[in-house]
Amino acid sequence: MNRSLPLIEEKGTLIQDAAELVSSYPRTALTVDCVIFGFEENELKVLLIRSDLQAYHGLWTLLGDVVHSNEELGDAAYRVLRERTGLKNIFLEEVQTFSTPDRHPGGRVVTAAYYSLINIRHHQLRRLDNEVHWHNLKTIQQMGFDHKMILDVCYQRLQRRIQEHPLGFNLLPDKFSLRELQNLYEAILDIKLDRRNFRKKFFSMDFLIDTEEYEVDVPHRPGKLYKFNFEKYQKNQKKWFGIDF
Amino acid sequence: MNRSLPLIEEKGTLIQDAAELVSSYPRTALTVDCVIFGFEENELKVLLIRSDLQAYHGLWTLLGDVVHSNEELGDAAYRVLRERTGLKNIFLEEVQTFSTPDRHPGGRVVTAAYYSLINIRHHQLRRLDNEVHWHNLKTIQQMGFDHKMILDVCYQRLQRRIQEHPLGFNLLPDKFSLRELQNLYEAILDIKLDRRNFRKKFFSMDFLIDTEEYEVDVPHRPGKLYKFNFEKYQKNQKKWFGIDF
DNA sequence: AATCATTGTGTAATCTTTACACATTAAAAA
DNA sequence: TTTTTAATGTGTAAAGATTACACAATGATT
Repeated sequence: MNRSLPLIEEKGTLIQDAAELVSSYPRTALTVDCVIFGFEENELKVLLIRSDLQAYHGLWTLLGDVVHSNEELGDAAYRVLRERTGLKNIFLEEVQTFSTPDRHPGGRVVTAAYYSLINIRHHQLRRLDNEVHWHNLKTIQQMGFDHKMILDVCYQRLQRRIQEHPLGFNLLPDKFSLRELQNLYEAILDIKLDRRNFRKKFFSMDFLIDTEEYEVDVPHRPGKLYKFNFEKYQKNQKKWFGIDF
Repeated sequence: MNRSLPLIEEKGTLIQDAAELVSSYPRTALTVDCVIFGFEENELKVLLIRSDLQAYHGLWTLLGDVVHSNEELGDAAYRVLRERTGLKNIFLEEVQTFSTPDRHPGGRVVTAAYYSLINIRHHQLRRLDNEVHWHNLKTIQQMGFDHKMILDVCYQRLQRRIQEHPLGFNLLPDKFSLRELQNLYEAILDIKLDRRNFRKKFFSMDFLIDTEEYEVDVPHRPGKLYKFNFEKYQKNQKKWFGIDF
């Protein structure tokens, strides 16, 4: 960061003291908001909380918090996730900032949006959180603040990412059938996929571990259950998916 | 944004006044930093300024500024670009935030990183900016603050983006030969490309306008000059590159 | 025992990507 | 003026990836 133009005035009074410089900067309220995705009953779901602001009475909003003065934004987002879902080590990606000056009725609040993918069955709502619920993504209309826009942008990011990286496994139970996997991809991408080609593709990636177990309590021929080979994925991700990640 | 857990204490004193709520948030110094890429002499270059902080005396840093209280982060980044290069309507993309608590020696400063692609010939350095220079990306070693990391992350983003979107044209003059275009891609991706396949690919995309003109002052057979069909790209980008952008 | 719903499987056609060589052109040198 | 040089401009065959598509096998239900 360097100060704005014009520089010439600064030349005479070159600020030697970094602390003095920083203390002269305008200060902004800074938050993170998390789009927490889950998958259940063949529907992509999002965890939302009822707004605690009168201005948005009754509207649902993303889970978020102010950023503490000694933590990174990503850590703040992890903290929100941990506090709200009890889960650790979950997939989390920063998407972008939202900073229109009037986006919060109480004044200037800049937020950084993250999305995460969790296994909805591992998540236990805390008793205190009776204002927190899962919502079917497709039925969400209006939200508080600019959160519908944040949700839309994060969902688009997920749609793009999942076509290049096998992120979907984060949303599934430990063991899953290929039909469940396909249902997940069809729900996220909102398209129909060819069953045979879908299976061929995932088998050829070689990330699936055959558990030798089968579905139970299904009213038809049960499918085989697989696990996702996270270790192999982490080792091979460069080979499969390019430079970073 | 909703307040952090535990919620139960808040229940009793439910904050009705959004302004009062926001005024209770911690406040952070917020900046933007721009990785401004240019292309000249077959090298990918970055516009840098000498740090004005004693702590980083002599080190080069990205161009940035504090975010004003009434502007969006993207607008702040555009403002930096406009002030530093005199250019408008240039490609700019937010990459991610950088917020380690000690990244600035003067105290907590959170920054959002952007990268932009400009035609280096259109850019006129202002007379006052004698501390601003273009640097060959490959030779940049050390930088002030965490700017080397920001630069690396933005460069990786560019490398990925340019494989899916024809962003490279933003770096080239209005009229260019296919050899220049290929040199640009080879410089950005840091790989060698097959000349025939490269040409085939770009012709098949159908974004090139044949100007019927040829290079001059080259010590060999001159190549044809083309323009990029920005309008056609903007109309067809969904068809070619998927959902958003 | 018959029916139902879903699983599991292979191949041919199309499209995309890659590898690769030689004639043409204008400038520069002889 | 001729020769040399250094690049441009062009096509095809092979390999790989993607798509379209149908039927037998299985276990649960009736």
